[in-house]
Amino acid sequence: MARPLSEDKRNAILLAAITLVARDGLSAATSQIAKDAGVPHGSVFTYFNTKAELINAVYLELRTELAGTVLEGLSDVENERDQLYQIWSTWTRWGVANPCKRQALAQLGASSQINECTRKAGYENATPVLEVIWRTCAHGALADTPQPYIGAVVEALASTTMNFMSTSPDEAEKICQSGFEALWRALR
Amino acid sequence: MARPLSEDKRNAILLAAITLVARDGLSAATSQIAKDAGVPHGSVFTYFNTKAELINAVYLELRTELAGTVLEGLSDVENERDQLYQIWSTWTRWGVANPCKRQALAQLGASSQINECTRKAGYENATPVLEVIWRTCAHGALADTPQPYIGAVVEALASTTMNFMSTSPDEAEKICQSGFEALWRALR
Amino acid sequence: MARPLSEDKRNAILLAAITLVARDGLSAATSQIAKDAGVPHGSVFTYFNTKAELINAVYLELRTELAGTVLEGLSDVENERDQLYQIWSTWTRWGVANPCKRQALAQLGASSQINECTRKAGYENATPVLEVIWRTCAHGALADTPQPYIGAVVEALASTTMNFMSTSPDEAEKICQSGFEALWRALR
Amino acid sequence: MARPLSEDKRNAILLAAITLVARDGLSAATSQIAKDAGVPHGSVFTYFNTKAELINAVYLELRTELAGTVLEGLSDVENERDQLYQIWSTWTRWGVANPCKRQALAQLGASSQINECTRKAGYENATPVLEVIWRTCAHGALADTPQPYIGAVVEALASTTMNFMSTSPDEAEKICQSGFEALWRALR
DNA sequence: GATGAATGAGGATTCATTCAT
DNA sequence: TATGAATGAATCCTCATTCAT
Repeated sequence: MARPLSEDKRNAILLAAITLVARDGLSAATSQIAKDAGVPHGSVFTYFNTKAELINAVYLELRTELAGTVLEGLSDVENERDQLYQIWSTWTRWGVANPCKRQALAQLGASSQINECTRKAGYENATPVLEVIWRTCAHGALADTPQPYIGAVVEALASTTMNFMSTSPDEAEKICQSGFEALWRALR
Repeated sequence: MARPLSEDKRNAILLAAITLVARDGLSAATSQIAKDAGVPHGSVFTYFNTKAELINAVYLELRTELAGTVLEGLSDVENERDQLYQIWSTWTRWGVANPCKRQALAQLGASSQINECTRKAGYENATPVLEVIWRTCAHGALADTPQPYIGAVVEALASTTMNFMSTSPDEAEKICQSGFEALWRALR
Repeated sequence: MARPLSEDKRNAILLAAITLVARDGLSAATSQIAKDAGVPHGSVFTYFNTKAELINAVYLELRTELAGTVLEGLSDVENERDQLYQIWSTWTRWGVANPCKRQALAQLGASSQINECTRKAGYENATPVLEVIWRTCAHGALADTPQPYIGAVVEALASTTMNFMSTSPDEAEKICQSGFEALWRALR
Repeated sequence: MARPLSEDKRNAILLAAITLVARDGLSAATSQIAKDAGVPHGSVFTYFNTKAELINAVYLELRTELAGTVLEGLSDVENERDQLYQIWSTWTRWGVANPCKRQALAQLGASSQINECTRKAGYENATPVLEVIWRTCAHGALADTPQPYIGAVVEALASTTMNFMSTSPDEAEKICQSGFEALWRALR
């Protein structure tokens, strides 16, 4: 039968995993995750068959949340630059507001534990965002490069920008603006 | 003065560590590193007090090698754009030619095991390169942002570019060129 | 509630630890303890978080057993000297009958691994015994000294006496008697 | 040829070993001892063939120093009680003044690493002291017990007393006096 | 399904002793 | 003889996963 499993428990595990992965990377222990989540250790493996599966789920969860957040603020703007700016702004503000999630995502993004399938699913969540980006650079310097490369460039820029915004809260706004300006010029 | 520490052994350990960190990240086992280096496990700790120290040494070694490589090709160009291009070109070619080193550097750069001191030492190796970069963007979009942020942006862009160049050897040259164009526009 | 911790396993570990600590002191290896106890190495750490915790448990276990043994034979005597003698006699006979336990206790008593909390708990087990002792010396040479000092003196004397009783079984009874006589005079 | 070895180095090693054994017991590392002594690690094994030999030497050194100290203050008293008191007083004051040495001696005394031969040599150093003790109890409660037992009893009492004197400096003098009174009564 | 004990391979690190220099 | 690097067995402890309850 489908799922008598508790969505709450699953979420608690994911949440605890995010925090611990942010701090400890992949070496975060499943037993610690369970403890922080307030569930028995065994339950981690009831909800996720293996640690790798949990890790992948964390990654996907974070990308989905990020994509959702960015998409939410997306719709009602016409102008292309404004559209991209809105994405950028929502994205980086999310990163500053959710340091654990941002860090966990950074750790996992670099890890070879995340399989291609998960990565792909993660990107697909953000399709509308990517389309804005691709449209933006349709005639720019990166016009003829593979779209995944462009996506990765934007992500790298966003990631770097969020880190520095977090590190220097006083200059966060300025960094965010400059970062966007650089992005715009790079793509356009 | 008894037997002096063997530079060869130290290098063998570093080299093995680079390869394994590229594959396994921080979870690379010291015993495996020792085995691959052809030295007894205990010797790893003769040359590096702790695994963290080894990891930091690997990071510094890689940054030093990269900086050295890039600096070597630097001197004889006048034009600012050409100068930056030379950096970019040498850098990304090094990354493609040394996939393990590039991957290890990427893994370690994201890790909290690398302490501030090591990072600083790593950056200082590349001072002349950074100066070219800063000069380039002195009047650009990033003019008023902290220099470390600019450095990180360039690095993120280079890192992403190298990865895709490696993944798609056929398009490597094109990706390299486009990446540079994006960089130039972003900074300028 | 899953499988409960097995009292049997815990005891097997404690027992093996006692024997090995008697022989090797604190350098008794947890892996050897596990082997002698017939449990996997990892289980030692299921029952005791750290070696130090195991060691403290061993100490407390031994003090508790000793106190229990001595207390058992305590109640029904009136005369103060007889009461003390009964304590002394039971105590030293226990020590001779349980050489490993006696030796383990001696090793651990001298060790700085046993924390104050454990020591205190150990003493509290023996409160009724200590009260007999303190009553005995209420007007003697040690009347005005701290009670813990008096307790330690009696213990030192008992410990020394047990050792020699074990070493010279033929003279054990004589040593026991003389030791008691010395104790009585010292306290009274 | 006898000893081109440096007496200074040997002493430095012994001294460092005393301090470390006081703190860490038998698990004091030879390399740390060497470091604290300011000599190369290898030299430890030039002066002492094995760690066990060093440990035994430390034990003997301490017993010799203690015996020497006590013997020094011994000669010129007539009265038996005064003689014993002088021993007691010098002994316990030495213990309070030299906490490391006292603790090291206590750790080593309980250890099975100290061989019978060393122990015997240690006792022989103190022969005149022991004779005073034996004379004292020639007609007392312990008259018919083995002399080594008597020696051990006195040592146990002294050891306990020193510990408490150190722990409670304010009451040290009182504890010392009471301890002596107890000793005198026990033996006499 | 829920729980948490059981497991044993594998982790980093230490150490006494040896031996090349 | 003096030095300190070399060695690898041994140490404590962790951990993902399984499975009895």
